[in-house]
Amino acid sequence: MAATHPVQVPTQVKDPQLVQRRRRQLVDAAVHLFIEKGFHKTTTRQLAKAAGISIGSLYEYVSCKEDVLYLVCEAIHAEIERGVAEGLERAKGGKHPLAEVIREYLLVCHRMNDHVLLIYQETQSLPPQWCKRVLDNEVRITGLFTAVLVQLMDAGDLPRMSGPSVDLIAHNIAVLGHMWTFRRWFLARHYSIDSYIDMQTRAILGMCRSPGEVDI
Amino acid sequence: MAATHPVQVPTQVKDPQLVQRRRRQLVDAAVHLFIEKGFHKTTTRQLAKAAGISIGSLYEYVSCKEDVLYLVCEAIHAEIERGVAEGLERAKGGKHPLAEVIREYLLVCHRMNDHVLLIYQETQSLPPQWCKRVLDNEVRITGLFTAVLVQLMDAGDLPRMSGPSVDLIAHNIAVLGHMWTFRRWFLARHYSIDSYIDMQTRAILGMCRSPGEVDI
DNA sequence: ATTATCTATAGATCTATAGATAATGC
DNA sequence: ATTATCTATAGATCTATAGATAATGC
Repeated sequence: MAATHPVQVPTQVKDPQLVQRRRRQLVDAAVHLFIEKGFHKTTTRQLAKAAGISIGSLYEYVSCKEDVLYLVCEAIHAEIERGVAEGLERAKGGKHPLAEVIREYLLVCHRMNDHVLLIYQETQSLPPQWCKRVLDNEVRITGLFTAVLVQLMDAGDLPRMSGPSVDLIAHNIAVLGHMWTFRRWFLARHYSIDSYIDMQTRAILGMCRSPGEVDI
Repeated sequence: MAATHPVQVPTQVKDPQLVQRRRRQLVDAAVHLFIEKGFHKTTTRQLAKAAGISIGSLYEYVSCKEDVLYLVCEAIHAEIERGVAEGLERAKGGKHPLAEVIREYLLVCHRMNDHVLLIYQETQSLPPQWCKRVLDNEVRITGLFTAVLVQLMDAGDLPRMSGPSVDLIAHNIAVLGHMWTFRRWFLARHYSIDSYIDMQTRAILGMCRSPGEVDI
């Protein structure tokens, strides 16, 4: 099989540090524009202007507008993952590690409200190979929850559940965090983030039961 | 306060039946185009052509491209709501009504996979007043679940829970249905719709517990 | 006369590049 | 000499409308 798709966003500029710096400028500007106007209604000129470079320069650092969106999505996922990983550290050794992790994660979603929403709305606008990578990020973050669940299960702090059950609960945790962002137009009017965390924590703990405990 | 925004999509055509017919043509064509290419990458000419009318006629039945998206979203929500309402009928008097409703709802989401996804991705592209109405639809559908939960609680078939708890569980049900569509790139590879329904039903039943039953 | 439909296009973008210019390092 | 940056614009769209034409009903 021949090398087909680039695995990195291509650039004409040789100096890697410069590339990194300019792309950070670009991403910082783009995040806000995309959140405010959406990807399609943001023009490349607006992107260049907000980043403080010319339209010509912009195309030295990315090959097309979609590349900018990809860089933005990567940056957002990196920050989310960092937030969750930090939360995980803090949760370890706590009294109720699962509740702690959920709390830290939901706080990350709360803090990155607009960013999470942006990923939901614009991932589809990415070219297939970038899209795949963004979804991989999503899977990797979900995997952090799986790991916690398995660890607690092995330690006897959670009932025994099948592999698929644990995986699905991990996805549920991930999505209930996102839900705070994509239903905030309703939820924020009826719940504070603290009460949301409280109630969703109970809900998730309720999901963790061995098959025998439930009768359908 | 003066009459501000139109509450109906405006049209130049007098015959209401004709309007309905042409708009149905338009919606049927648009759903597929929007799902395939997204709203922004679908042109008004493609819409007109797929609907079998001229671009000039199109603008007799809607005032702008966004109106078409709104009509599409309304049609999708109407079909989902009908599906859920039918499922609700069928569930009444069953052995485990909540599990039945969940099952019927998840099957609707499964059947309308692409449509649910479309709403998630493009609602943001609507003008504010249309956006609000689409979100209202979402709330109304969620309310169907609230009603079932309250009914079962009153009948003593579910533990007593606070109002906000019940509301949140209803939202969770709604979102876990959508999750099957917006995470299908992962879920469909690991779960059949039947096993998904099974496991999520257990998860949701697990959420329904009186405060005393859980310790955090 | 009124209503519905069509064709042709005005007018307004927007992306991406070509080619010129400035800055840097040997 | 090489690298980075800029300006100016080619080229390609795309939305929405004006104005002409056809169909309908009195």
